[in-house]
Amino acid sequence: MTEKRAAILQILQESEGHLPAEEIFARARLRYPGIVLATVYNNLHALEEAGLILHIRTTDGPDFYDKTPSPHEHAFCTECGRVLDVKLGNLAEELSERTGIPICSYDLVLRTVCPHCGTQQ
Amino acid sequence: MTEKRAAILQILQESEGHLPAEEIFARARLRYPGIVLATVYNNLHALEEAGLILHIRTTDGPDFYDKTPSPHEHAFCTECGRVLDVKLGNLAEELSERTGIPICSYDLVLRTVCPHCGTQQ
DNA sequence: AAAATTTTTTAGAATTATTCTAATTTTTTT
DNA sequence: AAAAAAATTAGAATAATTCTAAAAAATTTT
Repeated sequence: MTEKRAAILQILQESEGHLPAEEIFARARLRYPGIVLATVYNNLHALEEAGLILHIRTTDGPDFYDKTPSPHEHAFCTECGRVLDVKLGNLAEELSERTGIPICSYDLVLRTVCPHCGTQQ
Repeated sequence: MTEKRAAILQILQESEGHLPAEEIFARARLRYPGIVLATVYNNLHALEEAGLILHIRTTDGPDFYDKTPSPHEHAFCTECGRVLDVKLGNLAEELSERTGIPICSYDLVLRTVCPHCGTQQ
């Protein structure tokens, strides 16, 4: 584990939990002003490969990287952009039954109004 | 409805059902060699707005446009790239119950091995 | 420890998908 | 036909990510 790779992991682990690559890059630059975005992507891929972080793809914006490596879903607050972790278990089998075709994998992008935003109404 | 907008709708309606913008562009160019990609996007947005087609976002590739305008899910074949329509109904309420937070909307990207590819094994 | 090999990092170009802008053309309304 | 609105074009701009090739750093082998 190189110094920069460890730093990128640490940035994520000390974060709220979910950051896009650009934000990780911004935070990494505070410690390594010369670091380049490609290095961030390289290391995020390596960390993902190693099972230390999760790579979350969305349908409407940049990917997020998640410090919690065990599979779970994400709900994006439509008001403030916060990302909430959500437990649903693996739905592949259930989705296979309900659709009638074999579902190998899936991505579920949830949208919510988070408690912080919802209670302010 | 302008001539080009009608042509774009027709391309989609005469297709297998789901096409990415680039493919619609390619087919539109056969009839209108000077047409430009921005015109295709403009018209797809207008047709979507009018409720005549569906705009499908994915987590790992270009968006698709769907000739069937009533909401449904899509399963992408990991072998051949085909897109299958899938009926699941609106899961928002069920997902709200199961997650414990209000789910306003969601995108579900399913991956399958379609019958054509699966039976060849 | 020196040499060789592998991995990482950098810089910047390339790619992909989409949107935006501003000028022009076409269509519709008056 | 004139005026107003909408659509189209060309091309630049943007956003996110990947790729490439060279340089630097780290690791392994001798």
